[in-house]
Amino acid sequence: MQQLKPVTVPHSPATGEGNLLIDGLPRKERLKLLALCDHVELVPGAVLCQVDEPFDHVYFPVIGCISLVRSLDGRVALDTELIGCEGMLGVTLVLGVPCAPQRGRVQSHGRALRMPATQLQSSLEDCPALVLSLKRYLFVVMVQLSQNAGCNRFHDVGARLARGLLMVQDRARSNRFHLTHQSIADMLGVQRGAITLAAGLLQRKNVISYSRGEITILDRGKLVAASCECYAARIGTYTQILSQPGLLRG
Amino acid sequence: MQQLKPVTVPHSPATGEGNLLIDGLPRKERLKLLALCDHVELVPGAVLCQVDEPFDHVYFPVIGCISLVRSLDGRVALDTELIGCEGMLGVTLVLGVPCAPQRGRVQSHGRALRMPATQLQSSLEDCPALVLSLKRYLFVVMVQLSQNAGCNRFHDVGARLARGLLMVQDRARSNRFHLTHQSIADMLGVQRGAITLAAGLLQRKNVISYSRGEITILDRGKLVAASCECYAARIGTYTQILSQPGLLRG
DNA sequence: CGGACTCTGTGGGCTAGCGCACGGGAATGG
DNA sequence: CCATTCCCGTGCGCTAGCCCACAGAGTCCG
Repeated sequence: MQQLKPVTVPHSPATGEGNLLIDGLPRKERLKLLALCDHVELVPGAVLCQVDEPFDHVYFPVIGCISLVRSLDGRVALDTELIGCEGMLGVTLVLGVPCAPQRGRVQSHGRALRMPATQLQSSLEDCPALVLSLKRYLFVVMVQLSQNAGCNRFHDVGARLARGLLMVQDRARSNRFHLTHQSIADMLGVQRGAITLAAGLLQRKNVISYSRGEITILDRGKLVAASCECYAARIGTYTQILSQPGLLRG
Repeated sequence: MQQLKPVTVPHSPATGEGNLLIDGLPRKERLKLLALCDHVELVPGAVLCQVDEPFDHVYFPVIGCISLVRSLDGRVALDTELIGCEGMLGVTLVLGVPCAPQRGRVQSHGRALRMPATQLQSSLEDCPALVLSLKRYLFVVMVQLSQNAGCNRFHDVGARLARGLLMVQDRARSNRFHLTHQSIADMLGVQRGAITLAAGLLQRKNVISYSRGEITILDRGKLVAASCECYAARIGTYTQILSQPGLLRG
């Protein structure tokens, strides 16, 4: 588990903190939680939780993203979920299990609100709106885990690359971010060479451009067209579950 | 959604009903829930819930199993989770979302306790032990979803076939069960021909035998040896989370 | 007893992606 | 300024598994 540098951030009460789970809470609960948080910088490669070990902190990303990594046979690995400003690392604490189901690793540089896990656990007892939000988010995560499983099985590298780039872009909140071919390959569970090939194709079509890990999305529309249905499906799931309280029951 | 025939079953208070989630409850809650259940036969192919549609019933399998199926592009499909006597179909109701995250389809013949979804929802409010169990089980499901994703990505058909057979055998509670090459192929998301090949190999080694869908496990030890680490990992997750209350907090 | 259907065996062409290895250019740091 | 490290391009042999098609054998039913 890595130490992350605290950062100071200008408070902006009008636009919110930048994490949707936090910003969606009623004012009273939100302020209570924020008092327990500090801001930290997300440094790519930093490991924030280890599988089967208790969380020491939970993280609400604002910019950038964290991957949940499943490793097999001690060697190969695969990202099963990408956590950004729409979610959090440590949501499974709402299930009462203190241990992390997977390794959590910072994928793309940014910033997050951090809270000690014990504080979150006690907050769950007197923040009903928080519990409600986390449960909804957990449902979304479950849907996406299985969506991801299918995508990894059936869709080719090109389409999955496009989907991955879109997902990182959304969470970076910028059309420019840092991500090497190797880290994308680890995300998708493929060879680095396969990414070089597929990314080169996108570059030649002027969809993206990159140099030494600095990726710029030039034409988001084309990227969506190149991606598999899974990207659109993910967006659909978010909007359906997280923004229609009528569908849900506490 | 299919109509399943009710069946009558000799009540056996000593050994329990046969579903671990139910049997693990304190007597009072258990009896209360059982009063809301009836027994139904699980008929292979029956669809018990549709993605994005509300559950009408939840199912606690006793014998046999139910698959959670993720279909993509309207054509191909993949099983992401296998539900047997260790779990239930509809556990996501504990998250307050009434809709099913995936299609639920009976995979192997058997029997289940069935309860109307609305009854479960109201039971959650005054059965704390039930909520605790379901949350733990949900955690296990999440771990396995990601384990499965990795397995489908990296392990070859032979190993996954062996894992799948072991999982079905455990839930069938018998070393003999019905499962055609085609349905195994759908489970693993591969071609039928690939299963015929891999299963033929196992048959020639006297690990299994089968004829027209009737599969018999001859040598469970060899089957475990042929399977990938994922089978052992699954068992490990179950025992770790579901049988060590000390690890957990409500 | 014959027809329809289901399940399994087989085979052959084909392609995506693996595994590995090498080289070159860009940054970084002493 | 040089050495090292990181990142990207490329190439090539290889294999697993896809896709499609057909045939035989068991089963069920009229």
